[in-house]
Amino acid sequence: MSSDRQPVEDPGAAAAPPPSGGAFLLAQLGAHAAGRFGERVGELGLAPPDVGLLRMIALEPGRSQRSLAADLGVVPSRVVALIDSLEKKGFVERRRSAEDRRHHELYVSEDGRRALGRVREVAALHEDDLFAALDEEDRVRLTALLGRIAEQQGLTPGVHPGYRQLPKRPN
Amino acid sequence: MSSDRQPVEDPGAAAAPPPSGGAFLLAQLGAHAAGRFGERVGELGLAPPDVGLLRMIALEPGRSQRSLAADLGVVPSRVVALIDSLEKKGFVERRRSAEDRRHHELYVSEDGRRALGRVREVAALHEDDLFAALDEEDRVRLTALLGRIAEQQGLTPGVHPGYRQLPKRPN
DNA sequence: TATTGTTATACTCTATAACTATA
DNA sequence: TATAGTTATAGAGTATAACAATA
Repeated sequence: MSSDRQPVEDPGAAAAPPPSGGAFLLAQLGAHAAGRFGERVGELGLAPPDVGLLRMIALEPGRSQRSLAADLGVVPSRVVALIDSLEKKGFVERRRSAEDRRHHELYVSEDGRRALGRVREVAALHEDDLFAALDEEDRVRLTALLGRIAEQQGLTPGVHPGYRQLPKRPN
Repeated sequence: MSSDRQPVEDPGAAAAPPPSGGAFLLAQLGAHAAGRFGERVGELGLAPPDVGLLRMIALEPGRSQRSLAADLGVVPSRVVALIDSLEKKGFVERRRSAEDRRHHELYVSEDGRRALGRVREVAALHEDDLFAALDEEDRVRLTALLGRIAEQQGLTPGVHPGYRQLPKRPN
């Protein structure tokens, strides 16, 4: 470190205290959690968005790409790419609907089901590592507090906001 | 409990329960918080990374791009682009160092300082909205719990992990 | 020769718009 | 004409590598 970095009387400190509020902590920890989870499922050959999609399809087999796009708040062409990747890995199948041949019904394959099983294990490990600082009681308290916020903020359970595009501002 | 359950098929429900753990909630809420904050500061003409940079420079005026890159965990060329944008907006100044003419010393301009003031206001509003579901006591509890996790996880105070690149997995 | 900052380039993510097949 | 999915294309973000100035 440059030992003599101006004997400043720090005019900035007053103007820009480090963000210490709970909102920043929440964003910081959330990004950290998402990043660590991504690394772990990456070792299973899955990207984080893959995991969410896979789960949604497993939960409601046969659903269409359109409905996924709507639930995720994402444009249909994006789902094409996402499903392409999942299909190439052999985790989901597209089947042309018999009733309306415009639709693709989506199904999780046997491999996909196995992958989801491993994801579940990894998620448990992840949570345990992430909350290592807290005992069981505090974990319950924290989850309850977060749950109340999520509900009040109107978040869709199980849907990570990372899918949908942020409104872009001119730079 | 299930006295006479219909022979439901739904093989997926058992295989893929919606993620309900605290880790997912944390990631979900963190992304939500970051997104909302981004919208708000966007109205001030700042992107979220701008805010962090501006704060770091204000806190330690005269620091170099190299040192910022190290603290953020990003490559130096990225800092070039980030500072370019901030300089173009008139929020920071690059000054060629007299002692070592390879360095650019970074300073927050008067406009930048004003912007930081507005950011502080916006951040307070943001936090208040985000935690609307909680009373003051619960907010303190939550922040304490998050702080313990952040410390145990080794997060650098005030540095959002969103700056640094996630290790990419082959897809 | 090593270091700071910069430019050139490429790759990923994600959107918009145009297009095909089906209804 | 309207809808599901796809392809083509563009823009933002971010990295790697080569480079110029300075030490």
